[in-house]
Amino acid sequence: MDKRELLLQAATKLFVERGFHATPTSAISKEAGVSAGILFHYFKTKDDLIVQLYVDLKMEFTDCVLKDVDTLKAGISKLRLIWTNSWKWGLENPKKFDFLRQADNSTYSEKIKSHPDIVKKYEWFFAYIDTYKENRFIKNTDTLFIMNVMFGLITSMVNQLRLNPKLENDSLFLEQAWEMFYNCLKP
Amino acid sequence: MDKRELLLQAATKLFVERGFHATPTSAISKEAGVSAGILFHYFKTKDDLIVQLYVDLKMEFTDCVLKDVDTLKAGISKLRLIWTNSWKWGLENPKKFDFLRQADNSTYSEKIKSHPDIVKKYEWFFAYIDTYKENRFIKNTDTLFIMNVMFGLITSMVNQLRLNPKLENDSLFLEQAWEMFYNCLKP
DNA sequence: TTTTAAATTGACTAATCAGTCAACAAAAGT
DNA sequence: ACTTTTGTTGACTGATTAGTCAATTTAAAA
Repeated sequence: MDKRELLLQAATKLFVERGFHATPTSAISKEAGVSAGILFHYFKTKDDLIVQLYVDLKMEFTDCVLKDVDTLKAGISKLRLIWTNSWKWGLENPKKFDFLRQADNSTYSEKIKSHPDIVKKYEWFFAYIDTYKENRFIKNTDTLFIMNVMFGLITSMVNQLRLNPKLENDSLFLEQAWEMFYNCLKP
Repeated sequence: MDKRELLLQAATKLFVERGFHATPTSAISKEAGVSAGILFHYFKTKDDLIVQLYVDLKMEFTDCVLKDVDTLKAGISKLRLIWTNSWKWGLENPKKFDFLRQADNSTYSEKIKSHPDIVKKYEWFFAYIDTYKENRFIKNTDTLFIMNVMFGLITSMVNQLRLNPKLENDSLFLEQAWEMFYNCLKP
């Protein structure tokens, strides 16, 4: 298997379990089952590995969030699909989701803001939100604020479903949670 | 001045600026203007310092959040005061707020969950939310979920006001933001 | 004043860590 | 077959780090 991928997987696991501060590169290569030196073949520095992993996962998440969204006609159902896609990805990829949470709230969040791929994806997402605002599906307030609020609510949703997995099939709870999400955003 | 306090202040600043992983104890004592050894007089280990700082700040925040709340009669105005107190504290104490965000999303969040003071404060807050549910001021859903959602929305609010400080005095925006907060929680 | 306890220093150490490198292996190209 | 490039190893190193400690100062108690 691709050793770069093995390293990224191992890094995700260890960073979430122990934090950036307590995860030496030696532990990462050991967990990945590769030699210590190879890490620096694929990544210039430890920081470089973290940033690449961060960008990779952010792209994976946003890609998944927008999955099948274009198959639906414009409307609130699109927003609901984005909502569902988001928390489902969080449940299916707990380690990756936790890594993103940790990185988003660390000093690394600054370091990826100017990354071309990230900038592009965000512009795309911004345009999406803007059309929603124009169509009066959501509040006409700052786009970044809206995005922030959305991700915050989705994170709470993932936390809640993790603590109580049964709720994932509890349509009453799902309706209530969606109501909270949409009531918050609607004009 | 109290050297323990100096160390905690320096630690808050550096952890936010550089992260846990890139802040050696030597840098903390240097920033605090004290000798390297004294840190280990007040704190058993570096981890102990982080946990104590984390608990201290969490207590300070929750204390401030509930400030003057008891002077108001029961009702939505109480909830609004909690909301205002929260984001105002975040604006007035940016470093502390950022530390809490970072710590809440790191491995340290697990380490303080069983701390007696924290447990007590949370029980108090939980009881508060429960009475709100009983009085039909907010949705009747899991209390922890509600708390999570509240803090998430407050974090977004602080971010937004930081990027655009003028909004703090923009009553139109404040009403809109409060509307988002309350619409999300109301039954 | 004398004695005891607590605070503070900074040089020191043992351990750890990020990153290097020479050697070797595998794959790809010619 | 032969050459070149790329991937891989693991021992090694220089720098850094958390934490110690004997010595000194400051404060408190008797």
